Amino acid sequence: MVMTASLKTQDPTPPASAIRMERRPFGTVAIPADLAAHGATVRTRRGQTIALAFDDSEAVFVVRSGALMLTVTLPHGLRQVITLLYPGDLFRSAFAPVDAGATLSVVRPGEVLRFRWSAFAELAAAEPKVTNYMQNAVAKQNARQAIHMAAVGRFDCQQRVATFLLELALRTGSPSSCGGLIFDVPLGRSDMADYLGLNADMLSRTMSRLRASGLLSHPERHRALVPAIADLAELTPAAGSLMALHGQSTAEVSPFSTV
Amino acid sequence: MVMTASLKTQDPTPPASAIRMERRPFGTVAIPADLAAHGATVRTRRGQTIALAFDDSEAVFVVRSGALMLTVTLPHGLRQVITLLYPGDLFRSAFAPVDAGATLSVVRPGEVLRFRWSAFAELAAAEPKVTNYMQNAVAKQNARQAIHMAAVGRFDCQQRVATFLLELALRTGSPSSCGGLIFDVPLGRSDMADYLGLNADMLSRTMSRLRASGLLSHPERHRALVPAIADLAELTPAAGSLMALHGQSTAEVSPFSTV
DNA sequence: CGGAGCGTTGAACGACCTCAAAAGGTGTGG
DNA sequence: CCACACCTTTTGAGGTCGTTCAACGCTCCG
Repeated sequence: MVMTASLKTQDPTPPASAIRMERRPFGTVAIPADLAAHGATVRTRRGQTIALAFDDSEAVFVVRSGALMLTVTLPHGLRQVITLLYPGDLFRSAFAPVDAGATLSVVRPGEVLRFRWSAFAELAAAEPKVTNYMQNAVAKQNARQAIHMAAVGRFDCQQRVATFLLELALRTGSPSSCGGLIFDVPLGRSDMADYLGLNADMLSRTMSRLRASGLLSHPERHRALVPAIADLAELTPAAGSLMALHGQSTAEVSPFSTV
Repeated sequence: MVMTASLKTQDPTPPASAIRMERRPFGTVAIPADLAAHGATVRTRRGQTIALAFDDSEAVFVVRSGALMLTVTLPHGLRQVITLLYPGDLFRSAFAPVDAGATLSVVRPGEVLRFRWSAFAELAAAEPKVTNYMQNAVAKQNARQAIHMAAVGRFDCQQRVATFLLELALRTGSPSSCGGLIFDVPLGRSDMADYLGLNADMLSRTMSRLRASGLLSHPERHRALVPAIADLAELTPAAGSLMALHGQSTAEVSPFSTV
């Protein structure tokens, strides 16, 4: 496919860990051919900030692989990770409250398709498949965000962590050789804490407790292994909802009949 | 007489011409004529639950007046109000995680336009104005939701309350005769607490404190008067962002140039 | 070897929650 | 119109959980 990186920065020596990471770049997903053909493919590097404006105009991003996060930074050093964007997800820059210090940044390297919003809108008008894809993606992301909102607003520390781990496991996990699910943890402690509305200390303590209980282990840095997913699911009230939302393929967006 | 907002028979003419100076049903907003023509007008009553499915198919709702809330109820009695829908807002039922006990209900009486999703999608395909309206509405709502997420995830009790009050004041407030802004408070204490991720006791205490400080008063039930909006804004780190998002008219959705 | 960044852990404090009871408002039937 | 029951809101006291602050260990890199 289109592998030409349109945004190349000097890439002298990525960390050894990044080189070793030749598994699929954090998931890959089917994206309509029309989209891939018309968008600029951007290769993303860890930690990179993605400009929301693109030649002074609004933009649309479609994650092909890797992961992004949208964060908001308000006065007094208050930072919140609003949402994580995984492969297949679509983000329009107008979704971000730029006046609230919103930034879009890369947490897992991969590829992103970028469009000028005006061009994307035209493409969508001409191609029903693109319209459909966008609207399904936006709907799915909204539904997931609702669960995240409930978790941040109502869950205690352990429930939030369990919810996040379960979500990761369901989304990006693969069966491990020794049973259970193994998956990448795209965020560092600090970002994870900001995503869950906790502070990093408490998060660390909670994960240590989970590790001590045998529910979780870290075979390598930035990876996690959950031996018994059911036991983890016990810890979060959102388990059922997450299974319903993530368990199925990306085809269906709701239990209702779609167009 | 305060409680009985205008539930009288009022012809579904465009509100621009029929603006009453008395208590309009919680704001009214311009909606494309094509939409109003093709949708079913539903009169909403306080407390009513709105079915997300409509003849077994997905639906789209456009709030014409009044206000709705989307809540999620998870096991263990955990309840979170995900978002509030004000006049002009658009909601697609696929945005709601139905497996997470999502329900859409009325918090302020008014009118809602309802469409079958398939019909709405067709209409949007045929009418660029409708597409545009939907995408702007969704973008705006997402941007606002991001701020709310940051508030719930990172603010302390008083900051959350101040944020909510400020948002209400900016959205629906009108200048009071004795200076300051006066506005409806669409939610009861319990719902408000669930919206802010607090418990009702703490919320009540916090509002009492604000009242004691003279920042807030309640001329009548379900209404609030903020004498000095600037003083209230002092209390929330999101003040600037809220002003930027709500202060302007509904025309522009982002600082970028639109189509 | 030394420093920077990140993750972990402990102790003390304080914000928020829980529980319980009183006060205020609303709706119903006499 | 009143009495009553019912619900929501308010307020207080006490306990819990998460935050704060500081120190330590680890890994990676210079």
